[in-house]
Amino acid sequence: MESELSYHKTNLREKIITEAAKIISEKGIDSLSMRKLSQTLHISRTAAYHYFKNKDQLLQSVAETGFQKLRNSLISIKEDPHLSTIDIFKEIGKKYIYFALEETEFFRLMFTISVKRYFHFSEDSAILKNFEFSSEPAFALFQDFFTYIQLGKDSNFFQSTDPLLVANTLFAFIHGLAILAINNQLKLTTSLDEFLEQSFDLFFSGICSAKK
Amino acid sequence: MESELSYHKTNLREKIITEAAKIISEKGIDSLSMRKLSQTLHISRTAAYHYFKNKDQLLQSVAETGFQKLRNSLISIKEDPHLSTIDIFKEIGKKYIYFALEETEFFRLMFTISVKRYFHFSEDSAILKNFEFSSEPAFALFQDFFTYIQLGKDSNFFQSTDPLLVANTLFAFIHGLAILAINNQLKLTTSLDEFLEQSFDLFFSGICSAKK
DNA sequence: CAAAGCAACTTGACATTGTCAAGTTTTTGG
DNA sequence: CCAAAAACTTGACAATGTCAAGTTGCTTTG
Repeated sequence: MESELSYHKTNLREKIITEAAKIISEKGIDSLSMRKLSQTLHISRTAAYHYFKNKDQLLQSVAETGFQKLRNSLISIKEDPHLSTIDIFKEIGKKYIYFALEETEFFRLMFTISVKRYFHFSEDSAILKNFEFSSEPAFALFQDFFTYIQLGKDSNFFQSTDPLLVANTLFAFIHGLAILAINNQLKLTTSLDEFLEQSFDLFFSGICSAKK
Repeated sequence: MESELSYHKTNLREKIITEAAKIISEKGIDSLSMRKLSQTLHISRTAAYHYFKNKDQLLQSVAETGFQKLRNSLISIKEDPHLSTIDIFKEIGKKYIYFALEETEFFRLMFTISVKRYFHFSEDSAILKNFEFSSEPAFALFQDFFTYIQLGKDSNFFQSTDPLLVANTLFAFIHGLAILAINNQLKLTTSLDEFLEQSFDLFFSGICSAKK
């Protein structure tokens, strides 16, 4: 029988991740400590260490659920049949940015902790070791972008012949907007939605009137 | 007389900021503690608290020096007379991104701590209070972008009639590239420099062949 | 020129935190 | 049923941020 007093809990690993995610989302990442987390779960201070090597590894796992959530919300878009190619990309961008705004703490975590693991500071310099984007959940997200773009590519929607170039460029733009939006570092004169619409149009149609 | 043993130091505030910046830059933000910082400066643990309310406020000040450094490196570009408008923007973008790559820890700090101050977590929700971008050193950076763009605008370089829209869009793109670059989340098949060249071209000329 | 007051620091103290090592309890496979 | 492994707990420790209460040195005023 499972109860708050029982010794063994079922699915404790998942419960830890879920509760950590809840705390981060509600009170911010700085409010998450291993000890307080254990208290709300009615387990001992170090119980989580049976499932995660350390706090960073837990955060890593929490971040992964974030990527899944984000991907799920993006995947739903392509289901909609009466959207033009350009509208699809606009929708993707907006969903991405609104996710960042609604799950700000989560979003920040996703793009810091998922990177940390791969960097190691030696005595006096930062060393990049064995970085493999493709093993990352973030890469699945990138893959989604890439797939969408290949669809657009098939219908001759994109200028460039290189879908990878387009994917990187588009991803950078959307991610940049998201970051600036959550930092409140966009200088807006209209509503965010209106701005995004205009900014996307500018992005897709080309910002510059001079030709090479 | 100033010495390591003297009670009163001259310019201690600046020395604290400089040393903190050095530690962050060399060993990463996680390695910076108020106590170790004091040790290397040969002051007591809490001496810094005379100049900074808390650690965050110190980091805030450190971040500001980062923005100044970045701005200085960007400002040097417009001096160069034989650069076309498009080349100027490419150079700005590259300098921005290479700054992020060279001063990664610093760059991350700049775009997290400068924001933190304005957010406050109440019991169950995040509240944005009195956010005023214009008082931020980050805004000076944005102003630089804006000024450059107005120059381009005067020479009919940009499509849009709204320079603010262009500034936000361009800023987002460049910042997004910088973040993905330092996160190693760009999927590159060429050198970074080559990729950036292509990505900028794509960005300026327009990513999409369909017209509205 | 002494006293007073303020600025610039130090020392002591405390709560919080991450995490290791060593134990205890429960489950499970033979 | 029993041993071994899995799932947890307790105790302990060092590191950290930071407050409160001192101490030291400089400066200004009576």
